[in-house]
Amino acid sequence: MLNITRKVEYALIALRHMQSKSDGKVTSANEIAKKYGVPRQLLAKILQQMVRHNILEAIQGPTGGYKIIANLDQISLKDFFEKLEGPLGMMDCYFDSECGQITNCNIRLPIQRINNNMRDMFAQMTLQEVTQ
Amino acid sequence: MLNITRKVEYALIALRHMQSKSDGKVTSANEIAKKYGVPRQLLAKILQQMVRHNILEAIQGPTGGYKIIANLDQISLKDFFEKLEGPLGMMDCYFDSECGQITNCNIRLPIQRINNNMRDMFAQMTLQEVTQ
DNA sequence: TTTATATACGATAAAATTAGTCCTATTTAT
DNA sequence: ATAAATAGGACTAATTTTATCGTATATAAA
Repeated sequence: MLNITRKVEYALIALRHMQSKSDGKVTSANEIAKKYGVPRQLLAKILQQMVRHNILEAIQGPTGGYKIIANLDQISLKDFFEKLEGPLGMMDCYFDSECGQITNCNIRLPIQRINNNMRDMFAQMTLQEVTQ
Repeated sequence: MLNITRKVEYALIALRHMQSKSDGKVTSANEIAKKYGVPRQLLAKILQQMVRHNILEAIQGPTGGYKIIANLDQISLKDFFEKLEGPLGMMDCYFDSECGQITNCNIRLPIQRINNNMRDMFAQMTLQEVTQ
């Protein structure tokens, strides 16, 4: 319960690896996959997702790869998680109108409190401070 | 990602329901299951789990049921979650010695930072303040 | 201009976790 | 005795997470 997913793990591994390189240099999915023993295709998709969210830039062709273009200081962990995994701690009952018990439900507020605290906490941590 | 489980939800529903009763009175699993549309057998197991952890007391036989015996002020959300679901945000790599990449791993610290913050936060919230 | 090595991404499969059910035993008030 | 409750092991179903497959496209370099 409340575990970081592999997706996030692989994304962090990739970011840290890229951070350790000099500025212009790119890193291929293969390079990371090999070095850290991570599934290549899966990793590639995660990197592509980060490209779509303007965290990375991709250079195609052989000698291509990825590099960090975002300022990691300005990305909260909350945003990062949500870019990769969608809304944090979102309650099903907001969408799922099948919950016929909604009039009886006595825990919407409690769960909201828990989730709000969690979101606030991750909103205050930056990607930079975590990966540095 | 980072969602509260049904188990925890059902436990919170039960606690809130019991809190709204006068002190001596017990509540059966059935009563809660019906009122909130929750699976009875599953709920019963969760209640039994809370009995084992001295949060509830069980009274057997017909007219039996459960009541709160713990001081919810003194139970942190961290403890509560861990009683129900086991250790929070524990990294597999601590146990799973199959991770041959451990010498290369560059995210143990980052993940530890994230998990420590999360655990600290839940350690500071009490069951009482969430369910009140 | 061919080849090799990248990214891009939809579709699907496999694995793991979470959620729920079934069944039987035991307790106890009526 | 009976009925209504807790107790709990074994199992099944559903969902989510993780990983793979297959194909298209880009491009540097021989």
